[in-house]
Amino acid sequence: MNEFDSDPFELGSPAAPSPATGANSAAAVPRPAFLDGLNEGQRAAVEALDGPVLVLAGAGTGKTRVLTTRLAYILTSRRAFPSQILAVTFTNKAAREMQERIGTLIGGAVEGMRWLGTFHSVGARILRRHAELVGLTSNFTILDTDDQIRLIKQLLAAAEIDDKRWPARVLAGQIDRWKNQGLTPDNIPEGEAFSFANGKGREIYAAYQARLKVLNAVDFGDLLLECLRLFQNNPDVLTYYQDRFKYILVDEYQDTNVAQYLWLRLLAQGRRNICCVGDDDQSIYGWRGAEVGNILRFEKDFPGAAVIRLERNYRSTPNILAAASGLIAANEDRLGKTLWTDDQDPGDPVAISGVWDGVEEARQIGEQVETLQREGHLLDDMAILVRAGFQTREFEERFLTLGVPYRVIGGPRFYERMEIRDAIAYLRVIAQPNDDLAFERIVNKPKRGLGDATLQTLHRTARAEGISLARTAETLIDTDELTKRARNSLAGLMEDFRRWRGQVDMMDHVALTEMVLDESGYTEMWQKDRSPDAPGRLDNLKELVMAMEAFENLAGFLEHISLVMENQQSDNEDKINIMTLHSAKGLEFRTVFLPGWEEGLFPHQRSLDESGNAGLEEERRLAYVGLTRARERARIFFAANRRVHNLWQSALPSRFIDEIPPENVEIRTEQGLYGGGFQEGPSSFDRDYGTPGWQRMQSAVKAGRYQPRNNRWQQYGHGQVIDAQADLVTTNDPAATRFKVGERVFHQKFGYGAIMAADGNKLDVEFEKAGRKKVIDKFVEPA
DNA sequence: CTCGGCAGAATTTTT
DNA sequence: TTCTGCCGAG
Repeated sequence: MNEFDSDPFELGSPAAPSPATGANSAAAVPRPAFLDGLNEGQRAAVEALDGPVLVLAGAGTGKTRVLTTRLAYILTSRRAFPSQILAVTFTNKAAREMQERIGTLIGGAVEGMRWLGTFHSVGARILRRHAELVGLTSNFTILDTDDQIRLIKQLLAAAEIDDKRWPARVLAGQIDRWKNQGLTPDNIPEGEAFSFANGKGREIYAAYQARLKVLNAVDFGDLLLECLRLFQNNPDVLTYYQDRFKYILVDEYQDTNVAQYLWLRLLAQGRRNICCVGDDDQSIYGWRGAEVGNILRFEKDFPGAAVIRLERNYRSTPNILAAASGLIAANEDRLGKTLWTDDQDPGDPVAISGVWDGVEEARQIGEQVETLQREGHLLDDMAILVRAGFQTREFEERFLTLGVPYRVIGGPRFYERMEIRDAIAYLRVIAQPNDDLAFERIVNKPKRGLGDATLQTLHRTARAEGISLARTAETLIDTDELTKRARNSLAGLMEDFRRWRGQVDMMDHVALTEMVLDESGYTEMWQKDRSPDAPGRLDNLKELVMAMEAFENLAGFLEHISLVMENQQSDNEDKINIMTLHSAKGLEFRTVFLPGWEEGLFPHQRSLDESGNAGLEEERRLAYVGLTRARERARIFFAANRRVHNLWQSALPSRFIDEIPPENVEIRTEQGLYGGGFQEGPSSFDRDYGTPGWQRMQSAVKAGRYQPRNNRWQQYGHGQVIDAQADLVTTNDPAATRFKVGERVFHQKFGYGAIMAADGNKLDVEFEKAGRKKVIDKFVEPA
């Protein structure tokens, strides 16, 4: 068989227990203590070791505990070596956590769990071992989004496609989606193939794949897709892994995409000991290709599968649980679970506050945070969960002025910062001279007089010769193709790289990196830079160097950064957490603030536009995830007005607010806010914004004719539907005068014109001189 | 080749 | 409002 079969680390460390050879020897092992304290469902999920198992685990029902306990149980009952268990998660954090918790259960770290990781890291691991079989070598590079886009941009240019009309990032996204669905260029559905650049999408995709092979590189999607191809074309390899993985465990199964699903199904067909844990109500990554369908068809793919429901919630108060359950019940497309709790104290109702604008929202939340803090709560126990990244700003500003320490989780990632990527590009070129994308990135950083012209020549020659840019550079140094200046500069750079490469085995990679950053002039470039963010960038570079110390060598470090694009900020200070709802999945807090529950923002307009009802349901699941993060207190806010990119938008309260059962809710909006006479509110506010959303809800609640679900626009309508929609419309200022179609207006830049159409604050104006333009009403005045 | 100015776009979620 | 990317001038 192949060489991979005789891998020395195949069968775990010598200290590992020998696996049981027969069913009876498992019984001989004493029942481990960690099985005590599990409830009935949990125990069933842990002990059902033979055959396929699907665990439907609601929020807060001990999902992770089941998964880790099951894994620990497999190990201590000696059914498998650590190296014979495949355990996949979506995030590195989840993988790490599982690793740690197993260690705690078993007592001491587990050696040899090398198949515990994210789908992507496991895929990469497999792919590296068999790289030649898919046309790569084992030191292939893993490209990130930025590299992908730049590569695609080049291909678009080569194909003479206008990347203004057909942006590279769009195609990159499309290719990603194709890969998530397990689609190679030759089996893209006809319709989709033509959706980009009049049918060139498929061609570019194919060219992109070809280019990746030349670069000896893969992108994220390939880590799974190429793995699939490997398995399909090499039955012996597949059989090997099917045989090896005695047990397969999958976390967050509801988030798997088609490619991951196929991958799992292939691997599980051998031993059929696959256990998937998930919650269809927490499926929030549909936009990224996740297929809730995977969870629904599990029983079909694995006939005789045990399906275990975990419905007992250990996290939230009855009020919060009821609120969340009531909300999610509005979704039609779900397996359906009923969470329950033994807790006798109903806890605080979910507080709902309406505020004037985003600033006020931040002010109130800040106040409540301080109050809780005075009552003895830790900031660490509180979180603000927002729908979209830009919402964090308002809170950061507020906490900054209040002097309340906060941390933003998620946000721009360390390894995605420009200076870090540049530094890494240097290292990549050292590790792999043929890494064209990295080479291109740093060839003129710092400025070396190697600009566009030089690069074009390099590219042209490289393509003609079929070799990499770096090798082309070496040849061109000895010709007259380039200007003397460029030639000298390039020669110097290549010489530098040669020297650095010679040091790889001689010196430690941390010192090497410092040397490279220094000798290349990269550090100096930032030192000379006068822009305000330059010092921060230098700090980041230092941090990078420090981070490298945790790795054995350069290759190990490079692998890490391509697969672990997360921020792991470790600080022990007591801080309030600010993050998006997506990144809050899996976490819990005593108190959760949920701002921005407004139509358009949450549910997000784009979700509705792009995915219709499915999009709405996913947004609702997101709301459900948000609520169920709270242990003791959940507080929802919505603002009547919000400034987004310097435009004022007004909005209705989110429909999700209406969907929470009124008996679990407490309305906290001050009297008068919507009644009239709000000090800053323009007069139109009362008339236009006072009525539909808020009062509809309030009166509905009061009158007891509360009916969540289904199209309430009509239900409470009485012709208000139109009013309500007018409210959704954006205005740059709530007080702004609205224009009428046909009205003559004047614009500073375009001159006089007539309004042809009006859509909220957006006007379609036929200007006498400038022609027809779309303008914001703020910029025109009545003529 | 570099720099500066200008126009236009962008704002969801991420392995 | 801020960032990016393009274009033209030096």
